[in-house]
Amino acid sequence: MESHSLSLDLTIGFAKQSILQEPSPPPCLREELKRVTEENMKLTSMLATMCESYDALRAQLIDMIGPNAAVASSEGARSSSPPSAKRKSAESAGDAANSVSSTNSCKKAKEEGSKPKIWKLYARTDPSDSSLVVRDGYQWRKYGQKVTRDNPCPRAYFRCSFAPTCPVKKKVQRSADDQCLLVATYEGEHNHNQSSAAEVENAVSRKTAGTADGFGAAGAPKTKDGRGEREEARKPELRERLVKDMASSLTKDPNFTAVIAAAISGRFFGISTAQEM
DNA sequence: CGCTTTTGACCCGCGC
DNA sequence: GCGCGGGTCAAAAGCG
Repeated sequence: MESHSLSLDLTIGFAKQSILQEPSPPPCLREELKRVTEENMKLTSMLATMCESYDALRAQLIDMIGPNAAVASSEGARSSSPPSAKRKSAESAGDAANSVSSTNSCKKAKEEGSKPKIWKLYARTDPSDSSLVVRDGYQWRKYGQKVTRDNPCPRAYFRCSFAPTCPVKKKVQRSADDQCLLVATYEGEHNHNQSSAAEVENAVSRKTAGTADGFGAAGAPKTKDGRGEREEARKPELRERLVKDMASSLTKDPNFTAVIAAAISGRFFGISTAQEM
């Protein structure tokens, strides 16, 4: 959401810029230009309002569920909560869309403190895309796949391959209810820095090129100890370029623009939509 | 050649 | 104790 708003904002900015750079448009276009500019201004302020609301809601959510819960993913993250319920029923990906479920057993929950953090991340994907890949900025190595009883879709098991000693694991499975929804369950904490911005950039460009795994384990450059080669590359210009890349890749996505348009029109113009955000 | 993915086998915990 | 099911291992295959 955050990045969606950001990219749309940027797009509006770029649009403004390109329109304003037109060399003295004919009078008939001036009115339209003025109208479009006003519309852009309006949209920008709407977005600012939406961002504020989002931040407020997010802060509330974090207050409610605690700092352990991760609210991430550019593709529509939801949340997690402290462990509850029995392991096998809680594991059901069927309740994923309703969020707030945990994977750990009661027993394990009691031992919490020494146990690794567990959280879930939900990502929307193209239903035709059969790969169980959730782009999260880390490098993962798949070590198993299993069809579980409560879900016909296979569950994939990944280890963090970014650093050899990293204890983090993740399980990825499609929701039984919504095949478009990937449920990634993370276990543990990374004992290294996240992939560098450069690698994120690689991921973005690879995604644009149509690669299935944006953070494919085979793709990123590595040093002997398995860390990213360009981990230090966090320069402002790189970030700026990264933001531009992300913005362009997002705005090229017709689904994204449709969702944003629906959201804006639904909220600000009273058009009711059944759009899921 | 080295690394990743695939996949069947095995291990282990849990419920009955 | 037994069976079931989830999680992991490891050999083979695939890929760049």
